[in-house]
Amino acid sequence: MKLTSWNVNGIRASMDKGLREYITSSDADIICLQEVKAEQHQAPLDWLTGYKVVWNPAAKKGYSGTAVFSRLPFKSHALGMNLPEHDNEGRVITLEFPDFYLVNVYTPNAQEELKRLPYRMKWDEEYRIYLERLGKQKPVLACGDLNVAHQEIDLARPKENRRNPGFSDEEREGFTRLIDSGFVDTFRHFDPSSKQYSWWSYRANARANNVGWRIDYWLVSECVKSQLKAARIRPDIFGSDHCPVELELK
DNA sequence: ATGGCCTTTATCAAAGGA
Repeated sequence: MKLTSWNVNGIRASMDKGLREYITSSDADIICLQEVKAEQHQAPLDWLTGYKVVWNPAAKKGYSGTAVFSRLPFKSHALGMNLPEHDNEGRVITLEFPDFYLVNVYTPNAQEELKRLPYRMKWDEEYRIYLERLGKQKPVLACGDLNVAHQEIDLARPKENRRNPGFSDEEREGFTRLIDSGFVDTFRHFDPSSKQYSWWSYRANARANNVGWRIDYWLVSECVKSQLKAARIRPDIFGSDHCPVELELK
């Protein structure tokens, strides 16, 4: 089984910059997108054949939003976490399959001056509890833009970004608590030491210089570890300021 | 502290991103 996750930074813009080509050639069974910045009817998907589409738009037009495409049949889906405070921005999609849950998330950014960090920390805790609950019922495969680089190895300039959104101590600790709740950072499982990034600023030629951050992840329940086949980051794929991250299971 | 760049909205400037 092949799965992929990509923050597309506006699906309408990414469509002709590499998204369509990547999806049609990826042979992925499940495709999870974040920051689609559109409602489903605004995104022409006639080229996408064989996949069921689940869409969770934000209430605010052109902002945030997630989507999942699956060619594997699933039993049901849910939008959000069933928490009114956290469900206005189209950030979570859950699909229930016979043998596992799939969760796609776009974690809120802490914003300049960390002005949204208090909200972000509430979100992190609710999301952790949400995954933990699902994990008690079935194995969980959880992907998305978690908007945090976990360790110093996960970004090119750790010292300079110490108090910046995405690398504050609080956000990093939030990620650690999520992992400690019984999840595996699959990329690090296979590759404990390499520096690979999934996001680069559009500014200052950051991508060409590989000055990036690893903020997009596939996390899986501990019990899935033995079924992991590969976890890849695809910096060779363009179309967004993020690149896709892939997971392959036996 | 600021700017660097890109997508989107409702413009022809501002917000948001991380």
